[in-house]
Amino acid sequence: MADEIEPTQPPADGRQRQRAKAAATRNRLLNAAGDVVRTEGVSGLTLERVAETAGVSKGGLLYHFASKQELVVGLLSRTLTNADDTLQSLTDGQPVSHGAFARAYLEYVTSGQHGEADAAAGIFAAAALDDGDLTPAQEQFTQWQERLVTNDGIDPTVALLARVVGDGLWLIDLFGLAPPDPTQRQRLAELVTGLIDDAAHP
Amino acid sequence: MADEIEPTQPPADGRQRQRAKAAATRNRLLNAAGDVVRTEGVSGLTLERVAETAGVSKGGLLYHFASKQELVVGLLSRTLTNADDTLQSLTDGQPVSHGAFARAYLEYVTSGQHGEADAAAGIFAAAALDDGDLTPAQEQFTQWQERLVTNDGIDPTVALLARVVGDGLWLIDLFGLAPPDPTQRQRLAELVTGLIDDAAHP
DNA sequence: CGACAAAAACCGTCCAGCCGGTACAGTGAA
DNA sequence: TTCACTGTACCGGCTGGACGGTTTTTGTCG
Repeated sequence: MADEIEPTQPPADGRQRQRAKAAATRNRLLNAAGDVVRTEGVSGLTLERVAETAGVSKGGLLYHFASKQELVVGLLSRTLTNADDTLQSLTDGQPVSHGAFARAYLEYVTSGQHGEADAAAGIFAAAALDDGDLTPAQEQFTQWQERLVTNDGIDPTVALLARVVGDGLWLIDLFGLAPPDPTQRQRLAELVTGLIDDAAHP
Repeated sequence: MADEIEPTQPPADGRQRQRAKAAATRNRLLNAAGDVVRTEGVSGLTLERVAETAGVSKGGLLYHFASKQELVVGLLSRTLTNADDTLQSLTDGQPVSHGAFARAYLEYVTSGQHGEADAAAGIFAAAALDDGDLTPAQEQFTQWQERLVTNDGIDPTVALLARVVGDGLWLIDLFGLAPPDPTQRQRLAELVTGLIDDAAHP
């Protein structure tokens, strides 16, 4: 449940109250959709189930998201935005500027519990849906890719390596395909960060 | 269409005829299922569609696969078996024994068109299905993982790196998440194989 | 060789349930 | 009055699976 978002506090002022409450409900619906996918799988994602989980009527859900696809795209977009924010703050926290984004990218995934399950839920649901729309995800990944390869101050191939390793671990966790234990994971991260260091200080 | 399998030639002998023909139909059904997932997505995978594509009636399909899940698990299992075979022959073709499997693993994915789409179809369908059963895939990956880490004659961390890079590229291709161009891909492969070489000749 | 029963392989139809989406009347707060 | 919902009722399409035939193949027996 990494991306459950608290609504921005209602400003106790004017008609903004209403809007804030609406936004809160929207978020509750998105959270509920993510939970349902995680607990019951993509096939369990029905409008009724989501509405029930969010404590909202089905009519209320349809008021915010006119179709199931809108709901799923909303979930996907929010998840990606959160990931991008997290990535940004992780990047800002890096002591060395060269390869900072690559290091952040690795850190994001290898340190575990960083909402991969949420991304899974969004991407997965979107892809499996009748008219799946993955474009938000594709655009986000393209942006990350470009930032890594052309704008991170290190050798592009090493940057790409960091990305692919990150995505690979994410996939492995997602499907439970023999995920490596924390020790192996740690050593792998050290190996790659070592390469980043070499690429940063040639 | 990497895993379309011709049935073993009927031995023109005894009662084997029937069985061979049945096996051929089974394979046609599996091929059809893979095709349908590839062309119409997971949500397009219906029994009727598969039967139609295979040129078999729906009843005939149910004769071979008692449920939709059996069909999907069958597809997944066959795909994994094929991948394992390919991996084995790629391994046998390696000039250096140390790290041979790791190199084969990389080669399998980075050289493109090696049926990743098929694996995608199987795994993806299985995971998205109502009662998805990924255990065949999980077991296969566990086996590969163990072979890489404990039995390939190179540093386990480098072996793991090869695997994660392979799986990562596979994921990226699968969802179309900003796949790197062939040049970048090639350089990445060279980088990793270089590390394998170092790990093999210390 | 030829009939023949039995099994294997396959056909075609029907049905019950589910799910997305619509429609609409109502409610309480601001 | 508008906004943000609630609640219910309903429809139409789709889909998995059951089921009862039908054809094809094979081993067996005379």
